[in-house]
Amino acid sequence: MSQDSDTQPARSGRTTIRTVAEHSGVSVAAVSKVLRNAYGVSAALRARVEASIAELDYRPNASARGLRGQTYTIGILMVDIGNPFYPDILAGIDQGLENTQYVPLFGIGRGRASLEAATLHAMIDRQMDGIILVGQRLEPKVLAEVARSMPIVIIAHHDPNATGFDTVNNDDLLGGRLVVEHLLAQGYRRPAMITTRNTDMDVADVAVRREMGFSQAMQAAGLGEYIRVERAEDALDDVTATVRKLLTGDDPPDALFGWADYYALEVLSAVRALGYRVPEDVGLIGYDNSEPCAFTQNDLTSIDQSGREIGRKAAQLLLERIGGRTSAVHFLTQPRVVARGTTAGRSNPAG
Amino acid sequence: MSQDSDTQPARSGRTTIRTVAEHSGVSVAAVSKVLRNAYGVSAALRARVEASIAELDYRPNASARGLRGQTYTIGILMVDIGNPFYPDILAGIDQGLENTQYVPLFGIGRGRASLEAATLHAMIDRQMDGIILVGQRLEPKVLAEVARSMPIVIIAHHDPNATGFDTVNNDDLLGGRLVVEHLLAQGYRRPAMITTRNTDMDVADVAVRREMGFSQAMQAAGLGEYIRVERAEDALDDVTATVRKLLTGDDPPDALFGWADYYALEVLSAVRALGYRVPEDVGLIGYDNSEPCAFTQNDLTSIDQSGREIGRKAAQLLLERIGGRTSAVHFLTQPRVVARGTTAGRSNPAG
DNA sequence: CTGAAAGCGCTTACAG
DNA sequence: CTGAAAGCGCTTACAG
Repeated sequence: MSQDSDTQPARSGRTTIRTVAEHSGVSVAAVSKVLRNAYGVSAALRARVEASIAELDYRPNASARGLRGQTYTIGILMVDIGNPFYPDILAGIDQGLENTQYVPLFGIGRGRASLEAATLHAMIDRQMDGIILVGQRLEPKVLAEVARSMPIVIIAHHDPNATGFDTVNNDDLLGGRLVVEHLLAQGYRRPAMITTRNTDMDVADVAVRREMGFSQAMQAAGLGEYIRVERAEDALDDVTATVRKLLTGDDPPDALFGWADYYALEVLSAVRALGYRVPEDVGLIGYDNSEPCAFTQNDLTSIDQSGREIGRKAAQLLLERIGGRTSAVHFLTQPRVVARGTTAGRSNPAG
Repeated sequence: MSQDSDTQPARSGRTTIRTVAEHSGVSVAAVSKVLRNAYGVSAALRARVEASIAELDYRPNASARGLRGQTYTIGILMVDIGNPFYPDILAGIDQGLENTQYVPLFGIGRGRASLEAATLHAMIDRQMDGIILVGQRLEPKVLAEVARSMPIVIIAHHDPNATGFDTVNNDDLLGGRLVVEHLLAQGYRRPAMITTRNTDMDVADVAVRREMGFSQAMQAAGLGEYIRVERAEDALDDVTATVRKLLTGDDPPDALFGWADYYALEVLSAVRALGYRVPEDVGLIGYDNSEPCAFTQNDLTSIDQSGREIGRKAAQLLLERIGGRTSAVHFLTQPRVVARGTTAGRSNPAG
């Protein structure tokens, strides 16, 4: 409100670091230090500059900052959108970035690997300070190369020996085992898994790890001969065809494990469309414990993998890498069963 | 693969516009023109430069470009994530940006207005070339100010008289009317609407428009005295409490309109949790015709609003604004009913 | 059509 | 602790 500024306004109409320097009567370099919270500025100078920044409503140009220093931008590259599990992860990432200058901006691969790679490169071109990949499907070579040049943390990709980047995951192997143990405890005797085709069939893949855990537990329970894992595209029609094949075949399963919630909800749709009752004819369990599981029409048992903690940890690790850490960290959260109606048991357990 | 480059590599290890200029034996300015598809370069020069770019695998630094020209970045600011309607819109935006240099990067407000405003400013600080707002909840003053300084297109916000930005919407007023007409045609006699509290109660709001259409059609059908619109937070527990209040009150509704699919699915959960059958005891209709509507356990009737077309149009309009258009365009898509099981009719229509 | 020079708004050494 | 100068990698006028 005060009118007592007799310094000249900067020539252009825009408020730049120079406007602030002139307004507060210090050098441009001094203002820069205040912006970056760099040491070597007196409290008095800092106070003066901060007052000018507030009065002028100055905001630094991120492009200019990025040309020499950082952009204070974190890229979050998600393979797709619409997976009900993502909101938890994002909430965690936001929490991990709280009280920092870093802003998360998102890229969405929409299920296409080429789009995902293009978006990753766009993030690099934009000088982002670090990138969190959520469920990536990049070529290992591309990934390794990118990780060499910038801080990378990967969620939902197991690579415990990787040295160039950090990973944050749920213990999917254990989660897969918990699925079988829960189903057997509920009286089911013939569990089968139905999983996405959308994987590179590598042990790094979370779906593959869950499958391994599933198979291990089946073996351990003496059901090694019954292990059935069917694959279907993510689309409802293919899931339905695959469920039909399973349930109308010889010695059909009495319980199904959908590899993730979004997928298990399609399985639920398919099972009911085919005229089977859940859980009386067929039990069903998902993975993620995302919000729709709790809806009455779904009432879906699922494995909780602490998405919020995963997101928070990933942000924390990325900030550490940006801060200079070069050794790799690989973090796992513990899965746990959240039992609901879809695994309440068969009508005739002896069947 | 050729080893015949006798030009000096640029001093630093990085490939810059200068490296390309030296490699192809032209000026830096000439390379810049090729990058921007600017006119005034011969085909021969262009070919030479493009060959160098390919050979060197050069990618321009977007921060540096942004300092003088454009960043070729489009910001997409979404109020939240997890709304099943968004994938359609994003697919449309991607389609609209195809074959351009523009890359969409997303900001997510996660339902908090302060986070939304902060992310918007972060996009401006990063010199984005234009911004598409999806379901914004900003203060009109902030919005007008931002629109003055950069190209803005808004999805899901009606402001047909706005001159500073474009809008792309479904005709929500008509959609609200279609809801009532469909319910009455299916034999329901007491429709009520249940809608979010998460609105500023302005006619610009899509939920408010749908409500207006709903009320208008009720009036037109001679049901003006029965118009009931209940409000509940987006959370399942509040929706459930509100549904209970509606269905256990005097002269309870025999059909419910949930303002959007994500919300109608919560209503479905609530209705069934309270022991009512859908559609026999209560009919239910949503809005968006998003993917989960087709799931058997939901089988939710909904209003399709052509999300893909909305996204495509928004991208097209934004590119036009970036290209220089200053007049405002306000585009509407036509809603249509997609009938499913949740409005199949009452068991006792005379009731 | 082509290029040399200035400049965008910051940060980074380097002096003082 | 503070500041003057160089420079990041582009684009933009402006000459030729």
